Amino acid sequence: MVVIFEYVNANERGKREMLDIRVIREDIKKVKRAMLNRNQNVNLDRLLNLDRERKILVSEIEQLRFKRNKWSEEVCKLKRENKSVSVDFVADINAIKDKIQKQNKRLLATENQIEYFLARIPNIPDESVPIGKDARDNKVVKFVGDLRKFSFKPKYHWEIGEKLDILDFNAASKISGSRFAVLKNEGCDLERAIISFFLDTHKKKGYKEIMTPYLVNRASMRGTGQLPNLEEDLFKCANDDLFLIPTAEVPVTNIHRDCVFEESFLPQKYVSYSACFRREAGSYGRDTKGLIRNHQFDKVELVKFVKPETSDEELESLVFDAGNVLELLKLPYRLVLLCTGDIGFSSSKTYDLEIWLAGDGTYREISSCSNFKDFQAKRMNIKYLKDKKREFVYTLNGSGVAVGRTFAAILENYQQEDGSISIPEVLRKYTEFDAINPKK
RNA sequence: GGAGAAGUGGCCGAGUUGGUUUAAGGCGUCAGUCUCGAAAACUGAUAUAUGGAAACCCGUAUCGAGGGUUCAAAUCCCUCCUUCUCCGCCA
Repeated sequence: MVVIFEYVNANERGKREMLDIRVIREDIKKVKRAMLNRNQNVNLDRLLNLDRERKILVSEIEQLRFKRNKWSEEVCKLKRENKSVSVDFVADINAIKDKIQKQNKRLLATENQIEYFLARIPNIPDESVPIGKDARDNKVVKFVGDLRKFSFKPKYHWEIGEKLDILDFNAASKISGSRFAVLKNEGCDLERAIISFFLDTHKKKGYKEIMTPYLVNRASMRGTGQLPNLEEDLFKCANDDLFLIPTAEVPVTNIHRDCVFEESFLPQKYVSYSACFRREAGSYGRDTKGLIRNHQFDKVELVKFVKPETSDEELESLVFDAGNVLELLKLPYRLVLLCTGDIGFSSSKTYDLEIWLAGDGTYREISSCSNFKDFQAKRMNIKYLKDKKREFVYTLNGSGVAVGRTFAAILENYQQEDGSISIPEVLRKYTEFDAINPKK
């Protein structure tokens, strides 16, 4: 690894700024427009006032400290020359000390408020992102693959899975609750086959496989932008201030938190399989059946660290790599460019890949590929050396792709009239069977 | 879980009776001299962030993190984090 060193600078760590406040200072109109397009209500004028207040306080405190340091040197000299220090002199220094302390308290309060604001300001959408209110304003870019014509009425994947005895939702709800799945028999083989197929395919394209913990600390969640806004959607450990990861994006991207790379290290591409955990708060009653919106699901994630000037192409190739596995599986999908009102908090531009579910008759998100630009890098303090200067890297990630939903799509798109499932060609070397047949 | 040790610049490593240390020294890196070129040798430079300044430069902060004591903290006190060693438990 060409990481040249890790930061140990307390100052930077403490004053890490989210969306760089300079952007807001210098181009307030742009930021205001961006927030409007995102339907976000942030009081940016208040933030700017706080920023001005902070600047004044800092310079005041620095001047006071300068004075104190000088006087302190005086004391040192006098002592060395064995001269006594006058009581008045000490009193004067103490007065300065009090002043510093007082202003410091004000500064701390101001900085806390600024940090509170900044941590909650989402990324600025890219120019190419369509302006829109919600998912209905997303743009379908293209359809890939042909929808199969059925000679019978296709079933839902949970019906097929339970009948084949490869899915068991009753067992899952008994041991854990709703929104969980138990895989059985060939279902387990299929799940592992999908995972292996995804990993192998992406590794051939230069992604490095990495396996990371499923529990991460608060700093990691802040780094990729899950915190502070999305805490409600995370599973949290009661005694340890640790969170279950909602995606491998979190641990994988945070691997390089507080790092500076040589330029030659970029682009750096990772592929990681992990289980993912989401509370799905606020989605009660939606997609309660099957594998679509579970609290725990498997996913293969792609993460990239790149130079800023290449990030547009890197997003396109990320989308291509994600779509590629679906095409190899011969699963039809459509590519959607999310509008300003629908992109995630940290993202600047996002494409969703939506898989066709024949039984359900709908397209469902199976991958979300985003360019975060320097938004996450600023939160995580990830830089690279460009002409000996430190610049923030750009980060991107996307599912490559969600395993559970792929499982569901295979069941619904590859189902046969007799209730069996034919296994997609590319998976057969992993499953070592061609079909899953009903038990007798 | 119990007991102990440690955390200093890109790396190694001094400094812990508080104040000429603006963090010694070495390695590495960069530039120069030398050379056809390189190595070696020699000379010099070499942390980060931030504020002011066109620039020279000046200020502030940072020795794992956060507090405290003091005129003054790498150094003393408290809390936390991480790593290592031993014991216990455990797949």
